[in-house]
Amino acid sequence: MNPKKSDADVTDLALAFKALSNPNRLAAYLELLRNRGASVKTCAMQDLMGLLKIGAPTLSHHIKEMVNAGLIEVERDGKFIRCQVNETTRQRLARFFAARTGR
Amino acid sequence: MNPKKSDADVTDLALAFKALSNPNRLAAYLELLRNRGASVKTCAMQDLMGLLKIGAPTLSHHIKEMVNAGLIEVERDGKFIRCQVNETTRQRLARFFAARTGR
DNA sequence: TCATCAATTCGATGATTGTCAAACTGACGA
DNA sequence: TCGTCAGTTTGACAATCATCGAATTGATGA
Repeated sequence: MNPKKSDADVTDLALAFKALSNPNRLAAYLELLRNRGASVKTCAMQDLMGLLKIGAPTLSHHIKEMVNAGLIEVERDGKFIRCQVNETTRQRLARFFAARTGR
Repeated sequence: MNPKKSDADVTDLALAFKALSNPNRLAAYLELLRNRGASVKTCAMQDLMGLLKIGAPTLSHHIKEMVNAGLIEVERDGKFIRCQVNETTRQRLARFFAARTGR
């Protein structure tokens, strides 16, 4: 009955790292990182399926997990989906590994 | 038979993230991050066992996995071990999440 | 309306993981 | 030398995971 306030943070971070621990998910996330800021940030499932030699059901599952971990955001566009990196989480992760000078 | 040069990187990163995906390992790593640069960077297994409600065999296993993932380094000191963050990997992970401005 | 296409859901399966208790190793101090 | 203490190894087991094929949903265009 005594969850320190940092426990939630650790749990969240662990979830994000778990999502990145699978090579296929990591490759997908990396692709989205690369597309970040590009004008054409279209990443439908099919784009990612080109990279990863896995079936659609599996990729769909992976995407859901990355959304759930707060790593990416998904937008519907008719038949398609559009994925992009969640900037808030990205920055949080960057801060986690940053040198703790001062703080 | 065509592993692109970036494949090894992705595999390595995935290994590091997998190591951080377990809440207990993540908490241990976080503790080592905090101790980074402190003059007394002593982190023996017992120090970590105070934080994590797990047994010695489990922690030993986790430490081995973090070493294997390149996240930390372990030094022997008689009966004790001394753990610390692997700076090279830490920086690599920081760069991974850094905004890709220019590069 | 109907066939097609992108994506999702479901159910199953083999593989990996986290944890423990018990036994072991090696260093230390009495 | 012997008991103790820090950490490791081993073997086991339940839980979680990655992936697949099959069936489903919902949008699109003919």
